[in-house]
Amino acid sequence: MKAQLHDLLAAALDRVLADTGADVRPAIQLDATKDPKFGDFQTNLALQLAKPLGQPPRAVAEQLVQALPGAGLIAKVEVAGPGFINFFLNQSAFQSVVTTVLEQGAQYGRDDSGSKGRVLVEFVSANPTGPMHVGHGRGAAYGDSMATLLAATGWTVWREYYINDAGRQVDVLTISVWLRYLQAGGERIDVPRRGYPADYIKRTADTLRAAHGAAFHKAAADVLAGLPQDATAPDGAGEAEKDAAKALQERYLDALIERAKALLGSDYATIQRISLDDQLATIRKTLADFNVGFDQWTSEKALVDSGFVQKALKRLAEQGLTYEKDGALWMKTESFGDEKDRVLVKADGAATYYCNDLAYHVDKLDRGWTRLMDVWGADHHGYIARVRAAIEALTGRKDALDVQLIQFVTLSSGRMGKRSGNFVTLQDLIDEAGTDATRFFYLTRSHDQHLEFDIDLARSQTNDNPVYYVQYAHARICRVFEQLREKGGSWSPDAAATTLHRLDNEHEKALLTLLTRYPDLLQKAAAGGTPHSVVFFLKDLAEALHSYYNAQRFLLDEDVELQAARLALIAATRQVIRNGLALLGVSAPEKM
RNA sequence: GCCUCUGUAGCUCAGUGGAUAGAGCGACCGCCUCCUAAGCGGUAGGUCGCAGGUUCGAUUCCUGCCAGGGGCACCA
Repeated sequence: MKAQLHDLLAAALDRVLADTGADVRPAIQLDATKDPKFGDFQTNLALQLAKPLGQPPRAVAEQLVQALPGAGLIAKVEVAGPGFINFFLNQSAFQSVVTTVLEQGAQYGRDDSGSKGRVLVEFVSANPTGPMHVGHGRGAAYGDSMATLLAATGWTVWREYYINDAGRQVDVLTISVWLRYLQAGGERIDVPRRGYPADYIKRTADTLRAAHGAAFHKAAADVLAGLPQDATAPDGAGEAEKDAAKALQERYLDALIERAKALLGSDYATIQRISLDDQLATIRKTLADFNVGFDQWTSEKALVDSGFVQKALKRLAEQGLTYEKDGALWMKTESFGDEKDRVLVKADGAATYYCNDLAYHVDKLDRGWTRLMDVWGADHHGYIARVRAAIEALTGRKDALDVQLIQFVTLSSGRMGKRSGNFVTLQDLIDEAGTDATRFFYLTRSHDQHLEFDIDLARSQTNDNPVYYVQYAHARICRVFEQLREKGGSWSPDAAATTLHRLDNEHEKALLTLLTRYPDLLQKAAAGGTPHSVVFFLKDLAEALHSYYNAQRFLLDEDVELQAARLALIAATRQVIRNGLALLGVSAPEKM
């Protein structure tokens, strides 16, 4: 519809330019109007042309209108305000969208061709050292909906979770679980201050005991023999003192890890594997409850063990992009736009997280994914340049990486204000508020906006909760059709197709307009990485439906033709609500 | 100091190079003998952080400033 109008306007522009001999060619901007009194579409073309043509904008507008080719699409054209041209289209152009929606059903607005390209969306990738928190939830909701949106707009999509099961954090997890296990076995031994103290570690320790009994038991005295005390900073300590204490605590933790490895031998790996598996099982359950699925879970450890990381390092070295300094191996990321060079292998011989991650990104490209969308927390912002640098160095495809940063989530609770102190897991949130409300709520804000998550609002099972507003519109439509059946009435889309000219009041017009905009909305949301615009669209659509519902009746025994037309309209509306909610991973219940 | 996100109604937030800047919540007034009132209609509420610049036109783009979040590791 818009493309058709665009062509007509372009023809008019050609004629006016030919008549005046002007040597300009402004891009045509044709926009949907905000207010119906300005018609359906507007253009500012005359305002742009006024200066180069040396004529008042309204005069230019009149010329353009005169030059417009005749077409059945346009009902009326007006020159308005300072020189806008407003187009009023024939209603039939809008009415026909109902037929289109009903014919295409779940496909309406979608492009499942997969022909735009291959994109791998990596998201969540929460460390397997504890349960997912509310921040991860936002990334999960965003990443999953973005992947769905991309798949619905012509992309071939792969969803991936990168498991950070290598590195020191895994040892910290292992030691934390083991010490809890020893505590449960009656040993008097404290969890180190820089370890993971939370209750979920205790549960993992219980899992360990359930599987292996007392097999890993050691006496506290043997564990601690010869180790220093876990340091503390005194009350009122300055920054320097705190930092010093922190460093000592880290060293104590390292010493404990070494001791555990020495005492346990091959059992250490068993404890580690069980600890990781247990944490990962918790994460998988939460994601399943959250209606988020992945095509692949990639293990960092497996990537290292396969030798792929070493191969990547070798490739970098061969290109002369690495060097040694202070006992560490560095990469020349600065020459690729990073602010400084980065360490790949630490002086102690361990690879950095960056080193493995670099290899992982190359692996993703090697597997044939030409676009990599990474969904990260905003705190990783400084990390983008070095990953991009590595990708450019090893593949030359510096534009392949598309990072979406998700701003932070703060929790609040109604009028109680912030509760920053509490650790609230995503699982808690889902259990209390439900998946639909939680996912919807996460996506009611632009991802580059800080999100204040009002727990009480998401939890409220009644009026205030925005997800119900949309779901209720869907349920109401379902109920109308149920009533129709109860009354013994019938309705079919085919028969309704010839009645659509009866849709002419303002409520119907508003719904028709929204339905026509849906496909374009999906394209924009996918291209701009803005799934929240789908949420706002659905709220608008639900609002139009509720308003219509209160103003008009749909079951009209006295006017069969009008009834058929209205039922067709709300059936199409129901379809688009369903399609939109599906993109967000939210259900469309038939009853509430 | 540098990088980055943000500043819009009492609160939480949409939005746009255009005509009178919107929604939800909160406040106030109405609407169920009738398809679900988890709804609808209406009223009140704004120097779009501040100051310059570009433009026919700036809340939107540019620059500077002010304020807040996040980041600037041989952590992950």
